[in-house]
Amino acid sequence: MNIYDISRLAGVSIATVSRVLNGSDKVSDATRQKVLDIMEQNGYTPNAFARGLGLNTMRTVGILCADSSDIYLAKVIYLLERELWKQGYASMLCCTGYRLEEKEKYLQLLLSRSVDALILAGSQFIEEKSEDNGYLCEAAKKVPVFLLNGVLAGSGAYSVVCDDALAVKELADSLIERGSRQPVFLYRSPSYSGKQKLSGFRRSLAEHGLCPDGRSFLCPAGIPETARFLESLQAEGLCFDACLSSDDELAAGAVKYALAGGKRIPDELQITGYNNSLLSVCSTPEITTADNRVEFLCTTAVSLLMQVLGGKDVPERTMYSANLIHRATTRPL
Amino acid sequence: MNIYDISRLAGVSIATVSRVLNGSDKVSDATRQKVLDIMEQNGYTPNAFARGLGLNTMRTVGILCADSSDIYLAKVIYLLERELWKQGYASMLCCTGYRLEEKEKYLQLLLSRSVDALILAGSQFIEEKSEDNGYLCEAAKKVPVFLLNGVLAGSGAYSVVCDDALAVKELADSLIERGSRQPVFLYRSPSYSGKQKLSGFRRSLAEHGLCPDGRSFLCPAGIPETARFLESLQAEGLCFDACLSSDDELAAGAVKYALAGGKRIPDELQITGYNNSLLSVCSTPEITTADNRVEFLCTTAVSLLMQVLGGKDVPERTMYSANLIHRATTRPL
DNA sequence: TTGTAGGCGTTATCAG
DNA sequence: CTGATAACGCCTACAA
Repeated sequence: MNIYDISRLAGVSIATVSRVLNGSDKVSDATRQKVLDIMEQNGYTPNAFARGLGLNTMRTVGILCADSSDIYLAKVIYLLERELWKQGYASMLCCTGYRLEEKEKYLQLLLSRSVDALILAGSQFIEEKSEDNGYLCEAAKKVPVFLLNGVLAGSGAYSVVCDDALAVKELADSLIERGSRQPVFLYRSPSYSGKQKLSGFRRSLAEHGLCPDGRSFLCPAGIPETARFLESLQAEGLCFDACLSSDDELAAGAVKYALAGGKRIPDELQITGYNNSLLSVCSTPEITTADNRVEFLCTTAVSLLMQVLGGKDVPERTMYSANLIHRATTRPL
Repeated sequence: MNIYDISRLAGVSIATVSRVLNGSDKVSDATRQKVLDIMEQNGYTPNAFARGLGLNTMRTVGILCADSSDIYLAKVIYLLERELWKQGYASMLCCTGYRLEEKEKYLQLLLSRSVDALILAGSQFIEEKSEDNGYLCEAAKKVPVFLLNGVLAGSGAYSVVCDDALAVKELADSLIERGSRQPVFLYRSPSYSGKQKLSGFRRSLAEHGLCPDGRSFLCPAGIPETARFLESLQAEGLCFDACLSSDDELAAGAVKYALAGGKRIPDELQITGYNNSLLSVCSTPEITTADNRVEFLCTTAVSLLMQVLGGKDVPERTMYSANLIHRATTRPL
């Protein structure tokens, strides 16, 4: 069943059918109704490929993320999809993993399918070496590219980021205010946001006259892994009275470590997480964390995206602040 | 840049270019190389819409789920996407929410885009009233439809399900063996899998000579909500020495409830979750749960899907058993 | 091995 | 307001 069939049945030309299909006002009501009826009766659905071919768009945006099962990214993806759907766009999901080669392949696939835009969720997409980011710049020349929680200056891509550096600095500040003198910082990867958080940590320590060197660690993912990692740190003789973490999962691991070792939280060990995810309230005691406003992130990104697609000029960088949430793993003031 | 440009530059016909594109062996090596070079030099990418129009497929499958930020569904979606990608298929993600109307709309969208297949993740897609499932049957006539953790007999859709009823029965059995005489069962929704689990609970109690009536409850989602719900149950005078839950989040709420009320786990209250998600090991004590083998679920579903697309005949129903994982919220035998 | 030509189902531009 | 007709870019018999 195609537009020709409908036109024949309705006794009009395909042009008229197409007009009805696209809500043109240059069709008499009688004709419109007749065509509509025929379509209804025959359960006609326009062919999206043909339409895509003519219009060169299928109203689809590609969402890339390293791992959509990550509790934080999962939320991002959910919110993005819902927001895009509201705007009449479908979402192509791509879980690239962490290897550059795979990321490029996925991006290529999406481009070859003529998606209307690309959203890269999570800071795993910014590589260390700037030449490795070339493919992103190339992509940005073809379609709008949005980086969520990542910045790539001069790439032509738009970024929406939470001020992670500031949030971690404030978290560290507050721990120090609450009596910590030997905080450590655990982070999961040296990604853009990982490095931002690290810099916030170092800045806070420096401002308080504490030496930040040798107090930040790349930590393997996973709750038990994190607990073990802290045990090994302790075994090596490192002293720490607070553990800042780049995400709630690491913080949950720190809680496990304290509970297993009989360390009282928050008296002997203060802990902070990041993201305000389910994990932060699943732990007992509940974890002090930073809410990086994932909902705001997603609605803003999609709103900006729609503006860009509408030909409007929007800022290449948008940054917003997080919201600290004090719970039971930090001392009261 | 299209196939005509390439053909002109290479001094061949578009048919030859197309053959090269599709890896036909009816092209001389010299010609092939020449064409390939031209493509390379010009960064040519075939237009997916045009190809889709001719072939009537874009190698895309639609993944529907109610809420991809759910920790369990997020994993399902991740695994499905990776598996589909391996097979050369892209994934269109749709988060439908829980309203029937929205589910239908999404499914319609996917169908109108001529996806090659549909995967419905989670048992939220089977409605109570069978007439409400009509749209699924209709869809199943057009493309292969896969139900993950849901069964719709006579729909023409394929289902892959974990034997949740059995798993919960075994969980209940083991709690009773471990001394529980007054277990309760908390579940989140009366969906297909919710009802399966409930039946497993009731069967276990009945087999052990315990009356299952008035011991199962629909519980609001969320950790603190669950904790409050159990408090209200207690306040109403209900006695219980074990709490089985239809997912780990509810179980985490039960742990909170016990911890807050000073009830010793597992001596005074045994708890079991479901899904073996991160939440089950984030809690302290760690939660006894059932691993419903999400990885197996997804690889099996995609493997079956590929067979169906390849024209093979596969069983309409596939069921597999879960794996019980005893942790610290249940007593040792 | 290569080329020609028709078809896939729309949209859009002109005439009328 | 309506109708021909030419794109859109690729695939694939069928011919050579």
